[in-house]
Amino acid sequence: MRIGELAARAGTTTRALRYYESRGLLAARRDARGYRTYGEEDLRLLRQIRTLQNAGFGLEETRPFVECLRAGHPTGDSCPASLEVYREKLAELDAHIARLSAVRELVRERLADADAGAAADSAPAPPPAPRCALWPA
Amino acid sequence: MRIGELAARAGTTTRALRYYESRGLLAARRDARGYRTYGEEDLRLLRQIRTLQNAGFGLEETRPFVECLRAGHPTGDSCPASLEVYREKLAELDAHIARLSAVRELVRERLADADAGAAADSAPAPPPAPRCALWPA
DNA sequence: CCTGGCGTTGACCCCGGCGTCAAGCCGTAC
DNA sequence: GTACGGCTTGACGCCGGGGTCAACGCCAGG
Repeated sequence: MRIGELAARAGTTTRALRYYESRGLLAARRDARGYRTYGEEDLRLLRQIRTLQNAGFGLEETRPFVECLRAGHPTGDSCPASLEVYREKLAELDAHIARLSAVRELVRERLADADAGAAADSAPAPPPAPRCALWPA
Repeated sequence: MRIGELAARAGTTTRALRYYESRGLLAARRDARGYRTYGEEDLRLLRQIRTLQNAGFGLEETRPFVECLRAGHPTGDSCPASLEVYREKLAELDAHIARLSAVRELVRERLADADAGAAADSAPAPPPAPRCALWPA
């Protein structure tokens, strides 16, 4: 299988594959003409990469999963290093979600205040005004 | 007040201020030497920008708030355009949070599966294996 | 023979929000 | 004088994950 076919079967592009190779993920063999050649196993590795990428993992974070598969394990997350990435990602997601949720709540409050102020037109004074650290103005 | 002082008082850098000016936010007057000169009002505008930036708004999204303040309104979000940005941001945050939460749940499941598989060593078969669209592998 | 389709490498472009020089001007303190 | 700190403009770097040329090689079909 050559690069175009692999890319098509994984739903990605040849450019991405060459990029992965340049980063040291997904090495390719070469045929007599210098063309990259891949096997079915490479499709598995590539699918693992794409799956994690779609889930928001960075390329470097997919490396343990790919190496795990190359080591012959049934799934990319059968190895301790992959599970460690999971744990880090989980913490990262929690922090990220918490932060976004806090912002979301603030925006929602500001919107609600504005709507209330527009309704009760004569008393548009901002009632409690609990400007927190994230929202000092 | 010159650029260095304003930057210090707003907790940012001169580089950022020049950048904002190049983007058409926060214009500055010039003194005889060509130095940028700012007033207290500019500090308010700048604080509004920084607050929104800290909350994850893009620079362009802060523009309605800044213009609202410059128009003499008591707060940056006293104008319809600002409220519209709030609404868009709210939807954006909801979508973003939902996506992150879905990923978080998947990662958590995979971790739990791995831990369970490590505990019950003789039966490490992935029980239900509900590989969803986001997580095909 | 020529065209078309695949492959190759190398190099620059994109996005946002600045950081980090470089070279030069201005005023002040020593 | 000269050294220093603050200001000016301009230009390039960075981060990730590739997109999009350019210029070329290789092979098959009509």
